[in-house]
Amino acid sequence: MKTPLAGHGPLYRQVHELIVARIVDGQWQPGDLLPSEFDLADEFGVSQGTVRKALNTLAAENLVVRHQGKGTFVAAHTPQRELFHFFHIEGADGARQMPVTSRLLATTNRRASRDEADRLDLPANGHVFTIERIRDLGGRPVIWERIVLPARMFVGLDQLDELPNELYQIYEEFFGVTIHRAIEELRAVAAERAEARHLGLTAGAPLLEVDRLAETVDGTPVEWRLSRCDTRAHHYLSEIV
Amino acid sequence: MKTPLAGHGPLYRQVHELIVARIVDGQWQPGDLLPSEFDLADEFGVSQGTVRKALNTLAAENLVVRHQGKGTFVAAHTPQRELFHFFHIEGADGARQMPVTSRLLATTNRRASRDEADRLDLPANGHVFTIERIRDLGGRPVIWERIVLPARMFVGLDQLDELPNELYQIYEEFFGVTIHRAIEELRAVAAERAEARHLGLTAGAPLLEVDRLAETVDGTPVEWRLSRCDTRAHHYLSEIV
DNA sequence: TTCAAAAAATCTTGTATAAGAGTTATAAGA
DNA sequence: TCTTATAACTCTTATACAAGATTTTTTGAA
Repeated sequence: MKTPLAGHGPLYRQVHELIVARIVDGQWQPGDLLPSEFDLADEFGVSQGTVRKALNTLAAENLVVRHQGKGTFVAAHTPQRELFHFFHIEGADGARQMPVTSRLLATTNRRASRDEADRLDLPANGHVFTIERIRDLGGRPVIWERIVLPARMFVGLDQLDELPNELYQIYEEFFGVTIHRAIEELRAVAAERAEARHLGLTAGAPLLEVDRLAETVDGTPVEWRLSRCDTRAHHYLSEIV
Repeated sequence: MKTPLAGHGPLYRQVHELIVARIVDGQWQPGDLLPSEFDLADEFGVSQGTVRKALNTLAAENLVVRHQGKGTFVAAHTPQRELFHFFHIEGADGARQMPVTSRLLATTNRRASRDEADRLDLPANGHVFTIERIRDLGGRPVIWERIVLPARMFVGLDQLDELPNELYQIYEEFFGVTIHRAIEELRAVAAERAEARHLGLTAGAPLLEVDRLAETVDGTPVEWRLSRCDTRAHHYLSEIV
């Protein structure tokens, strides 16, 4: 099936954007095998090298995964990848292999607050699901977090029996929502009484607050996650190259 | 001049490593113009495309900067680049264009503490220069920081009349020390009396501590920078893709 | 004859070469 | 100042081979 390119700019960019569009509009799902370079080149009427350049760019952006001999797959979330890629808290010795478990405190299904609507680009009467839980690292409570999700994109989430520790695979498989990028703002705040109690601290103790907004490929904000972390024995790692 | 490749693995990787080695051992200095793709291909006895792949990888690693029509240059620090790339504190409205200025509190030239020697891989009797200062953002004190540098790599630093706000260009131009990568560990801590006073806070107020170790291309740790930031009106930004 | 294992063939990405055209940047000359 | 020439990267195409994975075919044993 031929799909001649009709856009502007370098061909490899047009191929890149066309592939992104197919991923975004659901024609290719996470984990799907894309056609081979040769087949895509034939379909788009460009050289194999041009397709390869587009695919290599997509791979650099973590939108696809390429395996020699197997093919090119739309990137998909796994719990391991989420922990490795999206979780930046580690122990004092750089340990990132400690068990991360979660204890659910509460869930709600309610109208969004003004802040929530603002952060998630919801209409004023929009609904959200919220999840409040404690994350234990190596068996100890380290993080209190509240996750806010647009209800219309996660229909049925409140009826799931169990929520796993890592949620991004669930968003993807059950709701077709794939997290692609997260912006985090970090601050030091004083612990409030409720979270202090959960984390074994006194009110007023310093906590590292991580305010995350997670987006899909097309930039739609789909998760607001506020985490408050006890950094007595852990820290947030950031690498700048 | 011909320099046939003599290593193992893909040719583009060998070219990459040979170029890195020349940068590390000072044959090519920050800001230097590298030979053209065509000339390098001739020197190493590989195709231009192979050189290109190596250079593109180097560019992706921020070791070189490529300009069409001009050439490929060894990356060099500027104050603007340091602020843009290595400085992650921004205002509540996402502002990163606010003036960043510094007020020097103290400098020392002394024997390294055990922690300092450990962090900077110094011998037990190694000497360090330290710089303690306050950084003002938009005219307000926001960050207290202490910078620890191995004295043997920064001979004469303590005799400079003025230290600019951004130091990495100075490290590079005066001492031949180029910062390539920084690892930062972030924690929330309670303000101690001295830094609280400088930042206009009360002792015990939560501060965001950024513990940075900066390294050169070959992995040598050359700067330990401990910053304590008032995050009432600012935050540390981190993006995950 | 059937089934399982091994070998061969095929597919697909990764590496490499070669060449040409286009675009951008700069310097020199009119 | 404008135009032209030169330098150098960027984009594109084509081709070939290596390496890894999967599928198909062949062979041998039960």
